Amino acid sequence: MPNNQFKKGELYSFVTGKASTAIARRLQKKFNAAGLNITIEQWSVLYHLWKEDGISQQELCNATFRDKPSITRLVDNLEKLQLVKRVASENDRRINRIHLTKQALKLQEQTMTLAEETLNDALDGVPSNQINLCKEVLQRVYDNLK
Amino acid sequence: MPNNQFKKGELYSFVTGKASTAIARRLQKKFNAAGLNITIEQWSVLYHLWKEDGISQQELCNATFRDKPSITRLVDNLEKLQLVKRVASENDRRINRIHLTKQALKLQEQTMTLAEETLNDALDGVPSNQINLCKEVLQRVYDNLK
DNA sequence: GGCATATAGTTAGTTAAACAACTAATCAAA
DNA sequence: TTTGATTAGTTGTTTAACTAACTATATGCC
Repeated sequence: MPNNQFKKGELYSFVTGKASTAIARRLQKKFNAAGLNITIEQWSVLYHLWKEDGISQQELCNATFRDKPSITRLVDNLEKLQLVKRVASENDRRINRIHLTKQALKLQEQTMTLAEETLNDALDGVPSNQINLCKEVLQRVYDNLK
Repeated sequence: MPNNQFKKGELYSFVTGKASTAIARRLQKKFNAAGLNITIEQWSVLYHLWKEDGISQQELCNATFRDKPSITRLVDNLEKLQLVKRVASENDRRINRIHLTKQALKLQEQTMTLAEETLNDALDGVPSNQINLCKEVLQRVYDNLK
């Protein structure tokens, strides 16, 4: 027996990710308002480099759930903005290690504050136990489709 | 006191909509496997036209949470595929009413079945009360940012 | 060593999203 | 009735996702 609890009229918003789109748009607006000249997608790459500088493009693919061409172009654009630098690995010359510039390190605190602000806006009035349950469900959805 | 329950490490997946992206990719693959030559975004426009044929581009903007240029281009591409036709309104000639073709009507049943299948895949093993709660939280997030 | 295979990354082409600037039609108010 | 504002839709530009086809380096096996 299928456990699909969605009436047809509700199917749409789940597939199209109405909520996460709204969150991303709000965060992008905060970046723009703060004069930060980066996209959410670029931020998502920096986000993982702040956690671990010098990881490879392939590792960025895994971390950000993007394919290789997407990461190639995001790194291209981040390089143009002088936020990262590609450094060919000594051991294995196929691999590019991506390193943050000083300029990118400066962005971390400010953008993380804006991201936390955005989540507080989004989750205003939602009890924390519901937030936790929702996170678990979304993780389960992701795992089911992996 | 903020109710942000997200540790920094979890911030990312909420902003980037990992789960909804996975759902959309899975559905796109099902479309491709079935030989259906449409994108998820095109399907989302057809979805609203199946509910009410002949609505305007502006109404499609509201229904799909997209801006006007996005709908202009989606309708362009759907017209090229001969799935819809723009018909200038008699009363108000600024308005295009978008009408489904016979070909598009045929797609409804098949794509809706695939979409329901996808949601069943995604929600496998998630109890229905948790699904309902999750839907409420995501709706609340959307409303908070609207 | 030499050849097949796998891995890392790039390039090309199509579709789409966001924003700004634009045209055309309608409406409203002097 | 003409002028100014509003509404519906289009066009141009940049960024990004996905697929497929590609290059270059590394690995494993004979």
